[in-house]
Amino acid sequence: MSDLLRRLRARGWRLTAQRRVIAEVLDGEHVHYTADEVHARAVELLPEISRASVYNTLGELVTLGEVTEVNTDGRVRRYDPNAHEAHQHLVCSGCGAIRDVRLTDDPLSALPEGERFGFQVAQATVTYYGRCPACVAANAAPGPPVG
Amino acid sequence: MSDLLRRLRARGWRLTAQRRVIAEVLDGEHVHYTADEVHARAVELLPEISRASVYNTLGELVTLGEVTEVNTDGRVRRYDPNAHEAHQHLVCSGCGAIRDVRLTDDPLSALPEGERFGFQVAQATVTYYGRCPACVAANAAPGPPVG
DNA sequence: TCCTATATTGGACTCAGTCCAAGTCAAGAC
DNA sequence: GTCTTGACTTGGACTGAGTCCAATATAGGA
Ligand SMILES: [Mn+2]
Ligand SMILES: [Mn+2]
Ligand SMILES: [Zn+2]
Ligand SMILES: [Zn+2]
Repeated sequence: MSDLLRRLRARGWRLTAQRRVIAEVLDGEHVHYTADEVHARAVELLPEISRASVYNTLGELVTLGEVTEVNTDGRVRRYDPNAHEAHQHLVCSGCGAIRDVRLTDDPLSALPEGERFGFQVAQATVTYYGRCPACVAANAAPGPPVG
Repeated sequence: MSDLLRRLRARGWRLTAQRRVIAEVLDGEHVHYTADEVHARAVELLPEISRASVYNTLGELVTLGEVTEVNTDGRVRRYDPNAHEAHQHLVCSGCGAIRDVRLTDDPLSALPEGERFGFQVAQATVTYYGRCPACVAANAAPGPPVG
């Protein structure tokens, strides 16, 4: 059983076939699937699993902090199982490819006190946009940007 | 006539009543409206303006670089007329309030060469999340996060 | 094995955004 | 000022991600 399933059981989750399958789909590293991509892969393992269960489970995993929601294109939400290691994302504006990146400095330290306006600042997300080697080579047309 | 309208005319745009009204709505500083908010405000000035025209015009302004699309909640796109001054955003996770912030260092410099994976990195967006003074005082329930 | 709170399901629904064919009109030509 | 025309606008249909719900199924403790 995966670490994730073990932690969920410790939290009192019922280990249903649907949840096992979703955990298995999310098991890879550096994976950033949309809910429908998770569903498509889950269906291969458990044909009768519903979209609603995928949305339910992903939402619960986000609430528990086991999965992070990321949105790199301003359109679709993606689900990142690499939630226990702080990291940021590098996105290809040609093909949409996403890479995890680690920064040298905590991005919070780049926000001066005078720019905090009394907020209790808790978190920062940084997304880098550029062209991946394949898209630079292919000189592909840029896709929709959106930060 | 606003600077924006002058620039649009120089680019060969027809200055229709709809475009004038949208430019007027976007005229304020530090404004981050959704398309439907722009439409609601535009209707006050020109009751017959359509949603389609608002979407068309906002899309064109984004293409021209006169307006920046931002998405701070993973749901709705917002339109930022402050496109000529590089800045980042500070978002209240309680009430959704958005503030412009300026950083001391270019965020691109925080991404080490070894973390670029051959990408031609062109741009970075940074979003800070926290509680605004009003929400800290009210101890309001946190809204949906999403980076 | 039984019980039931918890989980799953299909389908209806919402809401942001896109698309389109038909009608309108800004602005240059005269 | 009028004409002309291609750019612009419009309502409404459509898409696709995400939410909601009442009916059904089941995990797991008793
Ligand atoms: Mn990631
Ligand atoms: Mn802004
Ligand atoms: Zn690429
Ligand atoms: Zn607030």
